[in-house]
Amino acid sequence: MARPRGTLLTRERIVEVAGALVDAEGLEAVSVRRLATELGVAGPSLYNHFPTKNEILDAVADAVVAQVDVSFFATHEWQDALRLWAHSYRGVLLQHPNMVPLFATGPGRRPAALAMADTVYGGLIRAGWPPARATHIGALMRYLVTGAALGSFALGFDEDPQVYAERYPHLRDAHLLAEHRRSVDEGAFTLGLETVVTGLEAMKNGVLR
Amino acid sequence: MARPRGTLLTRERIVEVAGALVDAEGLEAVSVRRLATELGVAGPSLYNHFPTKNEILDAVADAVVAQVDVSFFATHEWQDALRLWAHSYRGVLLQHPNMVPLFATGPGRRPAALAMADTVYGGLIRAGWPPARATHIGALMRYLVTGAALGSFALGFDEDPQVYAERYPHLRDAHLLAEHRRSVDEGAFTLGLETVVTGLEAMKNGVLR
DNA sequence: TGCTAAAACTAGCGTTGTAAGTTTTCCGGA
DNA sequence: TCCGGAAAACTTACAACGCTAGTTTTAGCA
Repeated sequence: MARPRGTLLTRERIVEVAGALVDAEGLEAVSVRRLATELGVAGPSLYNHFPTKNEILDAVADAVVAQVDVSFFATHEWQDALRLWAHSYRGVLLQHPNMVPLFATGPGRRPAALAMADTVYGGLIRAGWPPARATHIGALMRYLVTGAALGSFALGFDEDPQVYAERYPHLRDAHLLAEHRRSVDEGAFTLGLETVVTGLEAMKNGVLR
Repeated sequence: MARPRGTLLTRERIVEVAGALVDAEGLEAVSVRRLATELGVAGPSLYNHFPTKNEILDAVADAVVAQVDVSFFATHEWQDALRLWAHSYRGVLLQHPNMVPLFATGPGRRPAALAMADTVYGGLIRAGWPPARATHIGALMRYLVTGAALGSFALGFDEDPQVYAERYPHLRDAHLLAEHRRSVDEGAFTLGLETVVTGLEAMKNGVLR
């Protein structure tokens, strides 16, 4: 085949199929040839649309971040906006556990991540936070959410808790059981979110510092 | 060469050289052959000591985590212990920015990470925290530190801030300048650490919830 | 002293990301 | 309306990758 009648590939379609493949079979299942096959196309054709495989995966990560709901900053007080945004953010990341390593780099080159940061920053400024603090708060929330998603207790454990029980005396309790780990993640995240927002509220009212 | 007189390789030496290579040239510079060359040895010899390349990198990450100082839980009140530990933890991660993606998975299979979690948990229990809460606090601190290291504002940005200034109106301020990004990271992390510890203190004294 | 396991080797397999060059189709301008 | 160049697919191919298999020599233990 030379150039086909209709266009077979678009950046959107590539990103969509790549994302589905990551979700279904994990990051290491995505090779250029495999992805191309999935798209009904020969390997190197993808390079007509993306300069490199990494940029495809960056685009996949960015498309996921784009699903995060930041509308709350237009409709709610900053405290609730932060809470709702953080939960939306975390929820989106949790839906794509296989993509976790893709978020392990700063937001620098991902448009949607930057657009999100921009919106959050704007909302905080409108709420009366000084610019420096607003930046800190935005970054801090990002740390919390991505840290919670990336360092999830629920991921990367051996099946058999017996192994750990013997070696780590204090961890011997029920907290390592698989079904409890999700609730640990949930509890730790909520604990962090609430203490942070409450602390910020106190700070804004001049109670702290 | 068949089996040499003295042992050429040990797990320790492999991990040490691999770590140095990651620090010096980044993760993608580490191939089995390259690492072996660095060790004065032919490629597949490494497989006499590690079953897989990934396990080598896991060991590298674990060796780094092992440098974190958790001694504070034996000598300080839990509040200060948390603070000092968190700063030590973050400091260690910041010394190895190229390893960031290695920490993008849970602590599950890394002995040093689990040992650290165990110590922290034990310290919190001794301080009177209920088991469930102690687990949450330990996980939360880990989120904060790894999130701050992984999602660092200082990493992964284009050199030229001009690019961003045009596209993201609210971010147009000085906060994107390279030299400021480090201080953003620092400020955001400290903000998070202090609000969390303060919030926990209030919670423990029954002021909250 | 002799046997087994360890630790290095060499050779090579299948796959990877990507470069190069080719062919055909589409589209905008003379 | 025709034509030329860009676009989008193709095929071929390369160097490097992780890892396996099988071999050889040494070291340590019975």
